[in-house]
Amino acid sequence: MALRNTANPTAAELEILSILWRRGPSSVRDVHESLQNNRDTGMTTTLKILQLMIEKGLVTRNDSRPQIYAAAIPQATTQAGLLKELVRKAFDGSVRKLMVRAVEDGGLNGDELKEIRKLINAVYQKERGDK
Amino acid sequence: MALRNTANPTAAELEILSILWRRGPSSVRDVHESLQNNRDTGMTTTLKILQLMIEKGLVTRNDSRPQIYAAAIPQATTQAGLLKELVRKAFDGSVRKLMVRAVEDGGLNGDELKEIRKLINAVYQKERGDK
DNA sequence: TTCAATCTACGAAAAAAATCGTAAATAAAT
DNA sequence: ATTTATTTACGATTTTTTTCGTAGATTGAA
Repeated sequence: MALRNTANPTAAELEILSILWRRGPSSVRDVHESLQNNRDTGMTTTLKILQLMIEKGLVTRNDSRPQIYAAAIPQATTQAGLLKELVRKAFDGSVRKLMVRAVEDGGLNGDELKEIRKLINAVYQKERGDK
Repeated sequence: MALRNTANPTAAELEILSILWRRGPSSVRDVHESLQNNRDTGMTTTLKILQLMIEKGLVTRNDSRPQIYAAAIPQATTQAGLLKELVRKAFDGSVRKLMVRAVEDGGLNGDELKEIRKLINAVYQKERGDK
């Protein structure tokens, strides 16, 4: 059985996961072709990484369709893990500091700022309610 | 002369930069001792990474005090670069998506939420003014 | 069924990053 | 000035990640 994996995916693994999240379950060929937008590697490279990802429990293969690979971990979970790692390593463990940097340097437009403000208000209300 | 460096620092380099940002200019010994809170490596390892960082232009040595190393790039710049990379690789290039995840999973308390909302309002006003 | 095309397994090489050991250079102490 | 301790240079090794080549398996067409 695959080990539980607490470590975040590597760069190449993340790139493949992103494709699987966007496309849904896909063949090696499809994943590989999407990858070629960014890089220029052989098909066996893509396959090899997928095989390693199976061992790590990052992707699965359906027994009835063995040539189709699917992401085994949710995008939101992975995003949260990567975010947490970045906060720890580059923002002194403070999500607040990261948010400040993102707001100041992120180039968000007015609508986006309003959307986030709305979300903050919602979380804030929930926070007050829980207390 | 050191090449301009567009790539983000590696994990070990970032850890050393964080120490230098926090402590200010420091000796190898000091950096190394701070590092031992997290890892258990030899002193020459720390030195070697610092030497590589000099070549990359990430740290500098003062000629009059050659044994003192200082960060050569600002923390804010590095944070912005790492944030941008994460957004590109894990959030479909959308800062907004990253912010949403951070607000929802970040475990921010009420005061922090208020602070960020305030910051958003300020940026929003500025945005409207510039338009 | 047979042959051609495609897909898969897997060892190994290449590349990137981190670690260390030894010896030379420098600084400090006596 | 000599000796001792500390710092530095740097090649080499180890570890992690990425890449590839080849051979075997599977699928699909004729």
